[in-house]
Amino acid sequence: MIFQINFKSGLPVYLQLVEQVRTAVASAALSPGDPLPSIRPLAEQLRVNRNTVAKAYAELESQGVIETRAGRGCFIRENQSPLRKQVRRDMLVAEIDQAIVAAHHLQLNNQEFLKIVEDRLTHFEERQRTHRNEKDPQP
Amino acid sequence: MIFQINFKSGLPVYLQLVEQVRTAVASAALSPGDPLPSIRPLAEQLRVNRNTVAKAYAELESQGVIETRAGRGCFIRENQSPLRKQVRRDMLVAEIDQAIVAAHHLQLNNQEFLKIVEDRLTHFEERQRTHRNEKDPQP
Amino acid sequence: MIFQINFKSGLPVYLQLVEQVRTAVASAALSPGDPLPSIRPLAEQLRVNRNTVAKAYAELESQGVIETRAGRGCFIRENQSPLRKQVRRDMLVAEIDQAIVAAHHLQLNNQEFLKIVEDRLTHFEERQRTHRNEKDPQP
Amino acid sequence: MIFQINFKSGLPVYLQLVEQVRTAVASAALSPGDPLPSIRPLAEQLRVNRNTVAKAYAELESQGVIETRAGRGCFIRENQSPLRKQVRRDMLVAEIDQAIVAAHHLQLNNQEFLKIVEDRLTHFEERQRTHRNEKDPQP
DNA sequence: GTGGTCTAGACCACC
DNA sequence: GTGGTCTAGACCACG
Repeated sequence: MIFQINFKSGLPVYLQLVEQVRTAVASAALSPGDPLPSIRPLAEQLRVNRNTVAKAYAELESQGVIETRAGRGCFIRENQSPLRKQVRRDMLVAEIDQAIVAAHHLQLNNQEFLKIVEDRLTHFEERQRTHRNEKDPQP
Repeated sequence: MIFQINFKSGLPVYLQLVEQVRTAVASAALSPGDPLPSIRPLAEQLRVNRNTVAKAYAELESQGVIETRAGRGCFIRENQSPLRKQVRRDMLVAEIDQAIVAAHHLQLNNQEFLKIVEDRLTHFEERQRTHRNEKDPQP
Repeated sequence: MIFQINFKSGLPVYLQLVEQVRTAVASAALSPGDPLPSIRPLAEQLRVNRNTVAKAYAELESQGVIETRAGRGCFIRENQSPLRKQVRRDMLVAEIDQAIVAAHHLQLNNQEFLKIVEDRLTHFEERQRTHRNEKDPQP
Repeated sequence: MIFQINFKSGLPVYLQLVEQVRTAVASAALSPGDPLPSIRPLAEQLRVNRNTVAKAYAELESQGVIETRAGRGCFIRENQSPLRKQVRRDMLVAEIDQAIVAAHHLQLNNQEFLKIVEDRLTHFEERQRTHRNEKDPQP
């Protein structure tokens, strides 16, 4: 697992880490049960403080993405959102609205927007297939 | 001009505003000479402090994107070249990917995702029609 | 609002704070919209580090108990758990089981246990009434 | 002897064990001379490391609550006076209050709360009957 | 070795 | 003034 921090983006380092782990899970690069890198070595590698990585992991735990067992490490959890469906739907609407507004600012019309959405969904499906094959190769 | 603030993104509100104006200019959604919304109403609409909007506009002015004419408002400056379509498309991909990742963690499948995207596109179209009619009513 | 930290209990200071705010909300000593003490003065008063109080407030925010608005302060939120009912029920079962096991260790039988539960429910109802009357006195 | 570990309470596992044994002794649920469960099976049952259970027992021995006889196991020591009923009742109140506070935040009302309490009491009764029958089967 | 807590102090963003 | 982020370093708990 490779992480990449952009110190100039203005986005807090720990949130960049959170986002990258979430993306890795969504694209099956990390699957339930997989261990995350230990806090100390990762902090050294990224040249950030140990606490910054710990904060990212704590945030991921509170989001239910990972599970940490003291003295053993952090692991990807089964994806089982405990939220009510309507709440989950509302959260997704917020994300989608943001993308739609960006599309308007970028002068891309609905048809072009939908095309890109479909492309990206296909792209993620492809990545999921690839990662799953890597882990569980069919001879 | 539609603005959308994400209070939980970790990115400062004023930078989100700056980013959105720059994006709109970069894609010719806003053209040289176009006025920006005045500070007070925009601040009210976005539920942020007036100083925050003022700070965004000051930043945009220092970046040479807009110019403020005392007592008259803020306007897009000349010499802002719009980006090529491919570049704009790439900027949108980041936003869309974020929504797709969120959908995965919220356990909403591709079909549900596309359904919500279509719903929201329709919703925004409706909203735009309403706004246009308010400004330019058809008797 | 008065907080009391027990430095010898072994329970982390920040969790003691979290628990006390949660209890204050449950007994209506703090109601939706009420502000929490600011981080710095509270930290001084409790003789703990600013970050420790901040961590407690961050935990409360992630639990949905409070809402923090940068530059303005932290406020009690409307109680609207976004969790599915079954999940909420399961979480309560865990708490209740712990109390039942404690009762067994203390050699108190089911009848005595139920009696205490009813007493405490009445006690909380009474406290809620008292706090609500203090805030919204009926002449 | 029933033990219950709460992995999210913030309190170290071994101290939770110590507390539960002390409580059981204090209320005469365990009497002088009674054996404690052996370390290995208990560790397996609670899903914790053997060292953790061993540490709890070592702590209990240093507190004079139990004594370990090499090769034979751990036993409750003499001179452990059980607490008065009122004292035991007060100890339970803290646990119950915590469950009541949780119920409030989980938006489960008093009626639902009592229903779950009764369900769980029945559940534990059933479990105890089963355990007794396993040890002392009625032909 | 692992993660968790706490302190102390610096700097930033927002109102 | 408010809260948020990050660093640096100490100590503890757990396996």
